[in-house]
Amino acid sequence: MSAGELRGRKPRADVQRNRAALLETAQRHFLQHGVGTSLEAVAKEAGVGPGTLYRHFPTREALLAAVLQTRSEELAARQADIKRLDDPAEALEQWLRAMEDYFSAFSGLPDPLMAAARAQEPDNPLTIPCDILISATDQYVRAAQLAGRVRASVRGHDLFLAACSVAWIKGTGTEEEPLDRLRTLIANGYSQGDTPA
Amino acid sequence: MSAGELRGRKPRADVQRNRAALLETAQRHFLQHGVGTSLEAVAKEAGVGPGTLYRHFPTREALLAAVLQTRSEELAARQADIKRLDDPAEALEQWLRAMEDYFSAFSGLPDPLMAAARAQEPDNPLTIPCDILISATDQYVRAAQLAGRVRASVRGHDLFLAACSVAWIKGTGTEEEPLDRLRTLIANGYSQGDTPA
DNA sequence: CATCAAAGCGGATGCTGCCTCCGTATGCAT
DNA sequence: ATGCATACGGAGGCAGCATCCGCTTTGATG
Repeated sequence: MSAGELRGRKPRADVQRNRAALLETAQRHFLQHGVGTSLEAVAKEAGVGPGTLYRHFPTREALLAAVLQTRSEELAARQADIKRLDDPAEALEQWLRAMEDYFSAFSGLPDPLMAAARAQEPDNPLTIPCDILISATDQYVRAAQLAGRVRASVRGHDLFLAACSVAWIKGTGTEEEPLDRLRTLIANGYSQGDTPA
Repeated sequence: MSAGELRGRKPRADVQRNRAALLETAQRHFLQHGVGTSLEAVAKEAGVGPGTLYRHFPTREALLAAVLQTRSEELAARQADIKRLDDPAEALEQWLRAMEDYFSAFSGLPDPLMAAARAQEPDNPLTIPCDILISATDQYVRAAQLAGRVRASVRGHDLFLAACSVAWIKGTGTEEEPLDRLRTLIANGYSQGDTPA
């Protein structure tokens, strides 16, 4: 009568069920097998045909972006915590770590992410999230620069790239220890006014 | 009689011709389409069947390693130049750049390279080159540390990872300018005693 | 030069995954 | 209950990987 007609005409029932099942299954497969996982397998396990999967998500990137939406909310939550910090340098560091975790949610994720960050094709559904993240990073960088904790030459985009790199290396299966050494190297690279040795 | 029996028994003629043709064609395809290029296409263009390709190079990595051999010689040549430098910090910087160029010879190369560097399966033909490069980097690092130009906490392996990262980003099609900013960031990260701002 | 066995060749083959198209089933409104 | 728009899903065409095996080529031998 009235409530259902919010927009256009009719949101069908099975559509939403299928979409939800696909997202749930896709997330599991991305987690277990990386972003290159077989979409056919995802469809089959979700109990739908390949056609249905491709109608809902025309490209692998579209599916990836939709699954990543969930993770984005986690990231937003973390950002809320970070914003409460007094120390802008500490905030920046934690933000970088949060981005890195986000980027390494699935093995192989950094590649399509970088592709989206570079190309200004607005049809790539991963482009928007990337732009947002770069802007956010820039905020943190500027705040830390005002406090004299970060070199003036550094930009948000630089640290976005750095976080992406670390996430990529993480995804190749490198141990945690060398990874931490690399993080330190990067932190030394952008910091100013402390960490003498 | 005697000359042909250098080792074992007989180096056949077509074997060498095919091998050479495969390497030449593979290099072109790797350059143009990245390391993920179709091996079938390589075989066809080299004028051999798929079977022949796989007999010569059982895996993609094997072919890659063989093609990379050529590049390794270029790298060695560059290393000779670098060793003549007086300034160890300058030497380190140039060496990192040389490695980076080596890593980004073909798009997508850093991935199998990292896989080889991590896994201690000696059957992966890319493992040995990686180990050599890490050791070499360590040499340059130590020399620069003795001169007080590089932080004591830095290791060769860290900068190997860093160079690999930059090469990876380069391979994703990023512009040269942000790339250079990242290099600067890394240089600031390992340097000591200069680059104040 | 003719012969022979070993060594190498290459294409046919089976498999997996991608993506599309369209006849059919399904859910919603009347 | 009926009609119709909407969505389903599987068959099918395509590309690439990797293997196997009957046949050719090659170099050695007399």
